[in-house]
Amino acid sequence: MLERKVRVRFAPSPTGALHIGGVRTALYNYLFARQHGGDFILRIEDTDSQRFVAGAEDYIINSLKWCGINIDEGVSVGGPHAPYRQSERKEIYLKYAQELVAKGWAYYAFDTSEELTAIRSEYEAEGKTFAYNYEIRTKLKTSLSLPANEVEELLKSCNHWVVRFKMPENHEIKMNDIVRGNVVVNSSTLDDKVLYKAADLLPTYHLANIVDDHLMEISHVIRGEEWLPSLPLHYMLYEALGWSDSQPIFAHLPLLLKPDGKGKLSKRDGDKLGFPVFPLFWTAPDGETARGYKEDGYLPEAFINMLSLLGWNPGNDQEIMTIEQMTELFSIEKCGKSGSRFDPEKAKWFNAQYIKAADNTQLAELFLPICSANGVEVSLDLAAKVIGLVKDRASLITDFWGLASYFFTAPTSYDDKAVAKFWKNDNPNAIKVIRDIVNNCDTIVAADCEALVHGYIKESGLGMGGVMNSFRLAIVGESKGPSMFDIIEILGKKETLSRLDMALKTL
RNA sequence: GGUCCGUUCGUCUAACGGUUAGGACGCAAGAUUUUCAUUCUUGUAAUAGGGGUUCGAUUCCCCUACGGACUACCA
Repeated sequence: MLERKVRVRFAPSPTGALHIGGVRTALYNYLFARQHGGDFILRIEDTDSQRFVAGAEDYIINSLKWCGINIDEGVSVGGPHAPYRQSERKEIYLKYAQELVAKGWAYYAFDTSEELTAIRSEYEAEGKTFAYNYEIRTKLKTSLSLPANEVEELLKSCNHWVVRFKMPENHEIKMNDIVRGNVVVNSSTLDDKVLYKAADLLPTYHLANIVDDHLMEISHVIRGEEWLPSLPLHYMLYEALGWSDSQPIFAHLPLLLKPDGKGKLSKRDGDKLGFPVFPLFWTAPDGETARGYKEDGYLPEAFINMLSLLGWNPGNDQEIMTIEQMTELFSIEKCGKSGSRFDPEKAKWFNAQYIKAADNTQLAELFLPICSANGVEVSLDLAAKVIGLVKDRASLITDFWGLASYFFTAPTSYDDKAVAKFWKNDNPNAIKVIRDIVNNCDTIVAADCEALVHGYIKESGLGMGGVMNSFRLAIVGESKGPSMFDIIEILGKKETLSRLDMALKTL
């Protein structure tokens, strides 16, 4: 048991974009697999034909790829247990459902959904809660209440029969979870879940999940806390199928909560919260769209780093970690038990740290498309130089344009407040002198130019702040940005003179 | 309503039953700076409440409160 090879799976259902909670679950599974030299498997749980959304599977795969979460086995890469899409495994499940019925662990039920909702509302009207369980299963149309020949008949004639698990009465189900510890539930509080439905010849999540985890030799199930209430059923299914000995070890992760504190983060939150909940931009089949971290200007490494710390931490004060370091330090035992509220501000801070540390040319590659979108074609070399000067001011890749557009296009207007504050007294005259200094240079070299200009300002007795800010105003259009001399070195003599002339003329 | 899970600064979190309850984000102040940032320094702020157990509880147990998940022929 201890020697079992680590095999974990991420098993989303393709009902839409993958939100950041799902990405975190995938990440933890991935880190755990890497750390133990195990396999990370992607299985698509598409047993609900009603909720299937076209494009969702590709979206999931692309998202994992962007995040640097590599799939060892599963949908999109294949493997020894193919297929990994449950809809393509549909013929596997029926025999297990039948086996459970034969062993007395399950039974056939013939109620229609309409009949059941009717009974439910009857119960509700009386203030009671309806549960399909040991008390009621012999009173409804099931293979437990009907004579054998009638059951045979119904199985042939009725196309909507289902197999339900026969949850035993008053049985203490003792479970163990790496995050939660020991949990005990009395089976009488549980209901008889549907395991298989004849209507579409597909199993429900519970059966498919247990069968596939068994067949795919999954060693650890790391999933969200929303599954904890069905863990007793899953334990019982392993027992009923005779697989308890090879049952995976479970870990239920706390949920990611909305920043406003109301409930768990969900796909439907889209970007209504003011920040993306999806890794990539998403376009639903109906045309609805939602923002993504990538398009909002996040670096995948920062995104993953930020997510990793929501519900886990290495136990020391280290916050900035590569995925390799996370792999080394990760442990499920150190995962918290309570839900984490996502903080968009801290996410930005992480990204700013990664931008500062990133290679200028790599950042420039991400910046070029943004320049094009703004109608400016820039060389990679120039973009990299500019980014080198402004990246300390950026939190997102998308900040670069606002921070650096003046390198590519001359200002068309000047910031009023800055004009009022600096473009007065002798400063405009000083700009004329600076213009001459620039004009006398063959090419602009930042350090040389700085020596000349600073020399002049000191000599003239004018204030450094006033002159330099007037200079900045003329070149940039407002009062912000890196060293003036670095800016004009990149701009070049001709452009610098033209901007000075323009400012002298218009201001 | 029922079942289960949880609760340390506003947020993410650390703390063999013994710490001035630590770090980070945010916020505030200061330093540096030609501007805006960056950077650095400092400050701000927490053990939900009540009972136990113990020489001693953030830590163990119980109750209450609050929060969350689940309660489908969805996953």
